Amino acid sequence: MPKRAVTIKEVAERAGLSVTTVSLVFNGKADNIPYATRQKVEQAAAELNYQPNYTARSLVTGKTHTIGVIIPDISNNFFSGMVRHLQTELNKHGYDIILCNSEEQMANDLRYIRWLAGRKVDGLVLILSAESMEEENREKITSLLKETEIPHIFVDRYYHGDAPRVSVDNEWSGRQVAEMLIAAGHKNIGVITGPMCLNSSINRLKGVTSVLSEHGIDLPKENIVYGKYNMISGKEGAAVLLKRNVSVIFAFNDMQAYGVISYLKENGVKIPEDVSVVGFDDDLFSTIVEPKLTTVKQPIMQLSHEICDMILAVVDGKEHERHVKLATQLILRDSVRKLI
Amino acid sequence: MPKRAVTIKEVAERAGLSVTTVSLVFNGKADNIPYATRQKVEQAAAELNYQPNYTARSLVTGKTHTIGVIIPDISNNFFSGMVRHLQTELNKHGYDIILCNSEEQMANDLRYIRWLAGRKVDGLVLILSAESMEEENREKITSLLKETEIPHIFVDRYYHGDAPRVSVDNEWSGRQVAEMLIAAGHKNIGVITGPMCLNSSINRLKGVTSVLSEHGIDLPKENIVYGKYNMISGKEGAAVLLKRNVSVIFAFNDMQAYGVISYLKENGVKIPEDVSVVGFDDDLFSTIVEPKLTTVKQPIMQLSHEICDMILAVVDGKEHERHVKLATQLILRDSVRKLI
DNA sequence: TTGTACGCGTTATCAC
DNA sequence: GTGATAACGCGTACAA
Repeated sequence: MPKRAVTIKEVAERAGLSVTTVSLVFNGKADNIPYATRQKVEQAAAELNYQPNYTARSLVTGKTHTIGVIIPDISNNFFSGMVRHLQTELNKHGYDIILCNSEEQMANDLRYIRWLAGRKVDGLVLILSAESMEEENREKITSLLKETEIPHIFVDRYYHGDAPRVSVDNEWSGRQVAEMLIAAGHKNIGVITGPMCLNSSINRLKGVTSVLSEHGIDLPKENIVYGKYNMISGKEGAAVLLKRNVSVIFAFNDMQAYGVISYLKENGVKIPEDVSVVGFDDDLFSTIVEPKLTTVKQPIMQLSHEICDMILAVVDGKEHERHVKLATQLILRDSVRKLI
Repeated sequence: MPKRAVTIKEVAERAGLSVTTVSLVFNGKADNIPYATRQKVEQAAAELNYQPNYTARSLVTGKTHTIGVIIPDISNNFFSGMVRHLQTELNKHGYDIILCNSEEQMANDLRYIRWLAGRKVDGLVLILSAESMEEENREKITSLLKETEIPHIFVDRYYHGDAPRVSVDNEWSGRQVAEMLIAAGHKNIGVITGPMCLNSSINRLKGVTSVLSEHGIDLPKENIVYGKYNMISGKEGAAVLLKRNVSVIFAFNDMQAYGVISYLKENGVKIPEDVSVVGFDDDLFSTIVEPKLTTVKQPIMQLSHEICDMILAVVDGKEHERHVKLATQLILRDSVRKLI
């Protein structure tokens, strides 16, 4: 904090008015104040270069106009893209964000929730660690959230229940991919999931299996590799699935898909001639990798927009949809071979 | 803000003590307070689930323990990696960060600096837009900074002068690349720069030209393409340099390099057989792209560490190095051909 | 239309 | 060792 900030009192003195009047002008409640007076205030403020002290203001209004954002890791492209647009949108509404990276650890989630409660943030946007999303840990998180009483919404990852949330329609997305694959003649399909405590993995898988069974196609357990959302997992999954002679590998995120591609190339497997690959996210690099990756595009801007709307509604105690589920877009590129 | 927060007053009543005593205990100034009393306080606080109100505390202490971070765009991997570690480090010291994306626009830089001044952040970490770094705009930024009196440091991009800053040794890095290239027998070298108002571009180029002239090698003006740090620029640069028959293209960041690679492949130019490529940053994808990209690794964790140290020193008014310049690391992979 | 007085939750100063 | 009391800067009834 600068040592000597200009206070509203000084502005008032300079303008030859009371603090009340000046305050009213600054808060847009100057309907009953003559134009001349208002101008005096503006001028005095400009001359002194007055900046209202938000800390003091927050203390009396009880609002900090700050949203806490807890995410696993901002260096993940999906999260950083989201945070970027969210920050810009929230700023338009006069809010700013305090960013916290949990590094996928529940201990950090808990720590940051408490921390942000002390910071008196008006609301919380939560993408908690996979660890926190495990059913056995649910109680720890929800009870803390209830205790702190901070309005909050879940994004992308959520618990079953009524809590407000914004996500993508993962089951539908899984269905889209499966249908495209079947239409292309694929029957022996391999899947690499993310952590199965995340609804993204659960529902993408559900979508895939539904469609397959609707078409009378079997998805043997051995064709499902349970992994994590990273490259290593993609490589490991590819190693397993290659032995299963699958004609296509559906990785549940693009990082995994890159791992798959690397592994296949290293082992002389041609894509898509020998094995096809599908990803999820539509990361920037998916247009650069060879072959260009067929994947599912997450509507990041729209997500950010919905998150912004919802958290503000929750903070203001307004009516709002409790569960927003957004459509994704299947992006057809060059990594899937048509067998028929 | 939760409607009814537990105040220190209630804790004091519960413990049968004065507010002063309770406050002393919470602030670690309880040297002269008997253990029994301290325990009473702790217990009362625990029972009531007391959380100190930072807003109120800030008002009287004049410190918010918050650092404002202004960057062009968090969805850029270099910035997001930096912010991630910076946030984690600062948190260890009891600070949090307010994140602002300027979207590479000076108007936003100015707006956010004012904004954060009102938020009374203790310090500012600045990676300003390229626009703000242009010499003609320098005055606008620096005068505002002086006016607000917020302690601040520049990161990666800076003005000439005394202001505290953390960056990488770009000239030295440029030299490393040029020497490696010459050792590999390259003589007709093409370069794609970033915005020439950024020291990163200026100094990388300076490093390259120095080494070349030391070796009596010419770098014709036509072999230098002035671009931006993105993929499009890489493609455009590649188109130009291809006509110059260069044996290698040194792109000043990895995104450009990806653009170069795309363009070359699209035009049937083999890498590195026909043309070699070098990047800068060591983005994650550089190990996945084909061929694997030879590039210069930015020491992101170390950068974050230095930024953390410096901003805290500046905030506390402590002695510190004014200009920290970190070494980079040349990562040799598969995109450069040895001609000799 | 404008001014007075009080409270927001804390910490800091000075008595006791 | 502990406890009143006064700030910190601002918003807002209430009074004038």
